[in-house]
Amino acid sequence: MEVAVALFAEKGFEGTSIRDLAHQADVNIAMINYYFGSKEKLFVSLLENKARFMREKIDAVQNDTSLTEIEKINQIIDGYVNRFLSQPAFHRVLQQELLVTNREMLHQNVIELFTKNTHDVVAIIEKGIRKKVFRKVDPQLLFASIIGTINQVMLSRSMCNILLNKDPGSDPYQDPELKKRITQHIKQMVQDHLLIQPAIQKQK
Amino acid sequence: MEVAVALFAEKGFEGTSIRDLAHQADVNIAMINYYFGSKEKLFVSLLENKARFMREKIDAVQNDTSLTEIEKINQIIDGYVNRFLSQPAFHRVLQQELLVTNREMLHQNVIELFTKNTHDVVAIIEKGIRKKVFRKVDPQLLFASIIGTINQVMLSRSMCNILLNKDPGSDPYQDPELKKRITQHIKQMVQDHLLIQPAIQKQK
DNA sequence: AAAAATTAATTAAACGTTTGTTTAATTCAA
DNA sequence: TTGAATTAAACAAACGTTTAATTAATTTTT
Repeated sequence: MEVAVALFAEKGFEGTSIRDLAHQADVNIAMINYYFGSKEKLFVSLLENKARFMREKIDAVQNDTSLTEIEKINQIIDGYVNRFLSQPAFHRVLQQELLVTNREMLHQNVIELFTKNTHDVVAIIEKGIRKKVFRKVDPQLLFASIIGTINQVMLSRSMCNILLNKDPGSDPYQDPELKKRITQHIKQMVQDHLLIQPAIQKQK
Repeated sequence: MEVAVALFAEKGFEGTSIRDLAHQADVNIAMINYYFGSKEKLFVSLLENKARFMREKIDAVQNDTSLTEIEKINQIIDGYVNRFLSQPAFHRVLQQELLVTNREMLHQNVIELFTKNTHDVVAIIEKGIRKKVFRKVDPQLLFASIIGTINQVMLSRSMCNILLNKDPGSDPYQDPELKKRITQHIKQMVQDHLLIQPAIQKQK
């Protein structure tokens, strides 16, 4: 299954052959169908296995009445950046399946992973707006901006290296500084956008 | 070639067969290799054909000294939203090729499309910071946020419908309101983040 | 201007691989 | 002795590509 994530991420679902997968995982070709049933079911297993994902975090944040809305948003940003950057390969698999609408069943499976998260985060933003601690922003698109920023950075190693002026060969996702940097940027941007009295920028 | 964009967008490069493509385009299977040489070269042709893309816009904006930095950024946002949303299928093809690192030649081809744009926009933001009309933001990641927001919305029809609470069956990209909405959100967010004295929000 | 010769466009069929999956035999463990 | 795990081999189907034959268009020669 580790091999599957790596290969699907690199070559896509159609681009990955059972033979290649079996060889790299050092198992017989027939074993994959023996245990998973089919290539497609292997993919679904993979989703189910890794899918707990963001849920717990957001549930916990939502029910914590001691947190202000902006604190909730900040914690959610932390959560997303952590989860996404810790598993770049798996993340890439998900993104691919969102882009390719061909295999409808897999596509829907992945979408369901995100649906509830989306609505919950949007609800938090909307609540902040009603309580007048947030500006009247576009909650849905702000959510898109948060996730979209992370996704953009995670699109591909080489793309990320170009964006950040890193060595073409290096692996930017291994750099622990990147997590901090992304988190900080998104938080700052979201705050500037949301808060009615924008926090005064600290000058170093 | 129209058929190719549509199919690659829907099924991905590996997922699209020459046979399916030829059938839908109502030409003989052999014609594709006769005119393009191979499936891969067809893809490259497709890129070259559609690739002029953002360049002119950004070049023009960059050399226009009558524009303030924030006006430049706003025009660039207009440009991106227009280009991306006008050709959702082609955009999806590009995104896929960024995600899949397997076919290195195609991958590099697509990346080159974006490289110059990236650096130019980042340079504009950096100039604004030096001139102290912008806050000390993270220029690279702010660019990622701009593009990433659009990409996030364009990921898939069903995903977009869920995000925006639209009918599951509808095509959100056909809605002319969406362009305006995205443009407005990104501009506002970027302004709030960039400008030292944030514009006073107009209350309707 | 017509006929012949040459080149280009188009076709159906076949090529050799590779694909995901299955089978039937074998090894291993309980 | 029984059932599960593992294997190599074979399966049909689909893949991208090529071939060789045919039709259409163009150029050259009469």
